[in-house]
Amino acid sequence: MLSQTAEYALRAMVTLAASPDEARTALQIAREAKIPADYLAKILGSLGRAGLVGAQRGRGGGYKATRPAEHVTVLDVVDAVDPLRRIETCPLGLAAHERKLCPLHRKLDEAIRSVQEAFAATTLASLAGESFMSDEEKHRDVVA
Amino acid sequence: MLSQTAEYALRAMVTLAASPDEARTALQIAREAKIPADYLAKILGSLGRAGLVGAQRGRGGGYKATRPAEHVTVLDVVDAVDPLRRIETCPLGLAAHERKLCPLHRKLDEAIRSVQEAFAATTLASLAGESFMSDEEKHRDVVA
DNA sequence: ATATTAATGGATAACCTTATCCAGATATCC
DNA sequence: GGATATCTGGATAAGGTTATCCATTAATAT
Repeated sequence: MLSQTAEYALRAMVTLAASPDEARTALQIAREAKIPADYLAKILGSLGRAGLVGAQRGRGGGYKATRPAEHVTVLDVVDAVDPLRRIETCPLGLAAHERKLCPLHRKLDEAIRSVQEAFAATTLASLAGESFMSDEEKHRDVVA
Repeated sequence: MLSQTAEYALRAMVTLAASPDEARTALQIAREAKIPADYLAKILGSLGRAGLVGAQRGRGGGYKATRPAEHVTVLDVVDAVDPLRRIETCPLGLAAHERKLCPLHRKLDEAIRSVQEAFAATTLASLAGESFMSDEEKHRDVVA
């Protein structure tokens, strides 16, 4: 239901949320979150343009979250890379339904809205409990 | 959020639900629901294989819904062409999370589940109030 | 039977998402 | 300043979804 890109972006942001103070390189993030490194570079670009991450070049550089994880929602991340689009006008382009969607599209839009609301209510901080990777796994993976 | 194919399939089923007794040809459906005719043919194939529509060839033939609209849900239609996939196992393939998803994927799966439930609770009959096309529009379009 | 109507299935093309590669820009360390 | 580390952006390719076209099959009417 979510694009691969959005899934990657969320994993990257969760990874960054785990170390708010030290920068992580794209390669580190790629390894920890199992994201194709070169593709991640593009995604980090989008997250940067959206103001969710800041980048620092050169030795010791990398990416850091710009806001505390309590103030970034899943929706923020998703919208940065692959916006959820509500159904605002009739997909059939019918003049009669410009103001009021037909029942089908009203229902579909409701579903999108409820997802949007759920995502807006979920901060990255609330996902930090146990990340998607335990510490041992992290270590094993970085070493390998 | 929904694929174009699923959107088309829903429009086609809503169209068929409006005339449970007479068969409609693929071309009629395509015109009424503004679906590319040749692509619709494929979609109707999927809907047929899923048992949602029956086809009759030859003169006077066409497609009919096999079940009354009260007993077909939006989820049935979506699943027939483009199944909503729950997140059942860790997308990162981590052994530690085979049983219990990490918070991120638990949240994402919840969102999918709630959509699934909303779709399962919506019958095509409940969408019939005013279809996506008024009668005048239907006529105008078929004539054109 | 023949002509006509309409679904079915296969081949192909256009387009978008995902992925890879690499040259350039920019920062740090010595 | 030179070497190294790292992000940035462009070009390109692989893959999936969407769309089109056409030949074949099956049913009906006359």
